[in-house]
Amino acid sequence: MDRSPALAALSALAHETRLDIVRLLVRRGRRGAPAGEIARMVSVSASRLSFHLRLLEQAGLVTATREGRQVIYAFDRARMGALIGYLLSDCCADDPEVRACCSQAAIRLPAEDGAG
Amino acid sequence: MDRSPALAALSALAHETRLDIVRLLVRRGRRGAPAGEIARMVSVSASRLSFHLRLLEQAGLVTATREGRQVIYAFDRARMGALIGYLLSDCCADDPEVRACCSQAAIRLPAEDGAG
DNA sequence: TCCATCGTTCAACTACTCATGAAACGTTGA
DNA sequence: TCAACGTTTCATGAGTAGTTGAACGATGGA
Repeated sequence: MDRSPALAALSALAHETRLDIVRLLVRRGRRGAPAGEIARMVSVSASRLSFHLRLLEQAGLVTATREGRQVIYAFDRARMGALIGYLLSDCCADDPEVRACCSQAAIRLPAEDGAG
Repeated sequence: MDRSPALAALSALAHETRLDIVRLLVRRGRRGAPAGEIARMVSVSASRLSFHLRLLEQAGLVTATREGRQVIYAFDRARMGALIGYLLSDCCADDPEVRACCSQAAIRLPAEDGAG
């Protein structure tokens, strides 16, 4: 990942509501969730949600697909992985101590995805 | 890492100048660098640098130590590792695809890295 | 004490982000 | 064509982040 998209992704994640959206969509897996349901789950107005989703989409962290009257949003795991990879390698120069602390905080590696 | 410090750290990183500062300090290792030198390296005024360093310090990403007339700033690797761990485990629910993409971007993701 | 150096803080300003509600848009089914 | 539904866009205003230059405080040497 380059510098500019990484900054956009970091900015997009640096907001409580958008972090909530990401957490929700991560748990929804590839099938994602429609905007209306996301709005109910994270308790924001439709227009607010649309604003935040657009930022996340511009940052490449979510994708949008229209299905009839609904717009389905899904989390882009590859993009998130690329961001973390950027932080680890490009930004932190593959520093082993960063990696060690990072894996201490996240040791488990679940075998199955569970998302359709 | 909790939610609130993670948001602070993400906000702190989501700025070009501050990302430059982090990259510089990562390469300086534990001995860090004095504010004046950082200002020269990233080409910002002293007051702006002070402002950005304060944000990074409040986010826990850098530490400050006075040495005579100079103030030495050093990057906190553990904090950065904790942030990435938060993103991977708490935010992305240890999603294996995120981890896979992350390690693709970062060449290697050692399961048990000696950390130095 | 005086002075130069180093870094921070302050005030003022600009620019951006965020939030709100109403209106507009696209899709669907009658 | 029309109404209902889900979502986005727009206008507006408040709050916050960022920049600049000058003033300020701390330190060390003469």
